[in-house]
Amino acid sequence: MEEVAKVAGVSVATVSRALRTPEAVSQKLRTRIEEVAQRLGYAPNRIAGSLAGARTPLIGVIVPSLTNSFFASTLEQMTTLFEARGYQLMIGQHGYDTDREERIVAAFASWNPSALVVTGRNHARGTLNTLSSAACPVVEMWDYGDRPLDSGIGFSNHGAGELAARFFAEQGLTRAAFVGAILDKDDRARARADGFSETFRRLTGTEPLTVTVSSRELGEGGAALKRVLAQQPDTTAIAFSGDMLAVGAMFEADRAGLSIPGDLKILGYGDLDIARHTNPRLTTIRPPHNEIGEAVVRHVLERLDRPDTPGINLDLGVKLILRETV
Amino acid sequence: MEEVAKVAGVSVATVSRALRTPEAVSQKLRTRIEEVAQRLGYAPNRIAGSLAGARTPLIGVIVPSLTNSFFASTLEQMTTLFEARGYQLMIGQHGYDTDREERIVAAFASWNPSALVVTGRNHARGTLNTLSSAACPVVEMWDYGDRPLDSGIGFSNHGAGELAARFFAEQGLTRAAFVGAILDKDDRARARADGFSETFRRLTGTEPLTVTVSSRELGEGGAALKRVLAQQPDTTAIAFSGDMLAVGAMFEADRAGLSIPGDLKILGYGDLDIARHTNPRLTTIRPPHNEIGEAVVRHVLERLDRPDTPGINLDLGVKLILRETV
DNA sequence: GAATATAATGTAAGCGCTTTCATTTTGCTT
DNA sequence: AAGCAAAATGAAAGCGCTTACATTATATTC
Repeated sequence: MEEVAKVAGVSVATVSRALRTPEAVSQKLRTRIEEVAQRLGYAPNRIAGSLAGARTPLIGVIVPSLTNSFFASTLEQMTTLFEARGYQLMIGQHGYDTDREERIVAAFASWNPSALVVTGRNHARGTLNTLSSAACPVVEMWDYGDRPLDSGIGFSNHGAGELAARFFAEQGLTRAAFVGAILDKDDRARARADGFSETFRRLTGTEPLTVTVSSRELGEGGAALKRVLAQQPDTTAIAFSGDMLAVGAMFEADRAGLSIPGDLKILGYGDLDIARHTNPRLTTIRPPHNEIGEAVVRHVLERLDRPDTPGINLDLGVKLILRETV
Repeated sequence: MEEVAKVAGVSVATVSRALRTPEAVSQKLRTRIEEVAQRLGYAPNRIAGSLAGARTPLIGVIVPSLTNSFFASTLEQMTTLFEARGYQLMIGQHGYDTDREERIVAAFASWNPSALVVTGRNHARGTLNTLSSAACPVVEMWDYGDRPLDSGIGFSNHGAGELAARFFAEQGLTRAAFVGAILDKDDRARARADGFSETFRRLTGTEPLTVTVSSRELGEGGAALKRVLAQQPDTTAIAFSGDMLAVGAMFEADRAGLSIPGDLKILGYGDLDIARHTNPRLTTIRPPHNEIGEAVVRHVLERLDRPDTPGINLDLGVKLILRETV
């Protein structure tokens, strides 16, 4: 920057202004400086800029997994939206490990970002500390509950489970099962499972079978179907905590000669693209993943533009997408 | 840090050393300083640290898309591996837009990261400039070719296309088609398409049909199948540039009453989890996605540990996974 | 115990910007 | 043309650390 200033015959302060706040510099100098910077291939050092300016154009976002397509799409959307406003996403991934989350949050906070976005409401002590003493907006996404740390934008997973159970109950289905993946680690899947069981029991007076599998992938869905049928042969409906599991079960049902929805009804969760294309098409519960990304960006931007904006707590709800498997 | 120093009764330099290079400080002071820092909840400011130290623990990685499961899994793997060594990934996503890539690369470079990892070999002029003047290792991943900018780790997509064509030709299949998504933007898919067409023509003397669809999603696979059959009704084999397209086509074939592989042979690309579970199971070409992530991390770490390590250019190759659709 | 080597600590100079405040220039008014 | 407000520019003080170098304490040798 010093060099640009020298060549352009101005002070570094003016160069900084010309680049940072062009409207504060005369037209003539602005163009001259820009031209020189261009010619010299000057690239500002953002680290120095951030140290001096006490703010970075960074937004830390922490998700459990990058390969989970919900988070991936939320992330992709947020990246694009924030980028348009000059912010850059700093993405972290902890694999459902709260200790790892704690370390990542601490690391992110030390870059003092413009905002911090984390997934879920359940965090380690240290994470809570770091987050609540962070000098920036903090939003907890993908979950709804009372009293967010600062802002919360998501939906009730427990509610999604209830919806599934109520739907089954209304159809007069009494022999049901819930299949969930890594319920011990994924709090959201756990909440859906609990919501389902509690509601189904309350509404039908019968206890649903719950089976847990070790991953969200297709193969486990097929395996789960076998286990459900082994443990409760007269099962007529299964709710899955993920569409991929449901699709895996459909493939398995196909192999086993079971007809869907005739012999067995299947309800997914996620409304992945594939749900619209299976034979028959998969009935599923749709979480508001696009809405979450948008709402997070909108809220963070608002907070950044007008720092006195208060935090919010949003429940974006889920939708039942009726197709052909129930 | 000043406060920690005051409370511990030492200079800030000592505090810095105690935290950064503990072995350079006496046992007694080290524990005292650590204890004070802990008690005061001191969190170092990484921005200041990086400015002073002239290097950041950041590794910039730029991919076309976060929702593409190959990149997502490479990214997830790299995150974990680098994290273990104290590096943090800075992830960028440009949606196959070279101008956007250029901006992101410039933005990333201005944080002067420890390394920069980009996807592919085809970049805008400005990207090339920034990358070649970057003061850190640069690796181009997911593609193979001669003369990488610095290091290259990937495989030949053209070769993957050739493999598919050769496989079809060996089976005596002469009426074939290639279905690719966004061939105008995705250079890797384009290379596979070209590799397929050239090789198929050379080997069988007949021109394969090529159809382009607008996304990598299932629905487009089904649509593509209809188009192929409309344009070339006697088609006996189709190679897809992605497994999801192939699965979409299988669903459509099912609806149309076509038997696979009897009436039509289908070859995917990607070896996604789903390929192992369809009925029949999908024959596909497997890119070395895990190997890429590992190799990139290993190489970058090596370069960082021993700065005189030269760049490399690795072709990790693809594998044909024989299953039941061809 | 003096002399010397070695380890531990402190001092202070930046790292490359941004921003406040002071100064100069410009554009209007009368 | 003088006078003033407003706009444009420059000087300089940091931002919170790291690290080269100087200094002091400690260990080792004879």
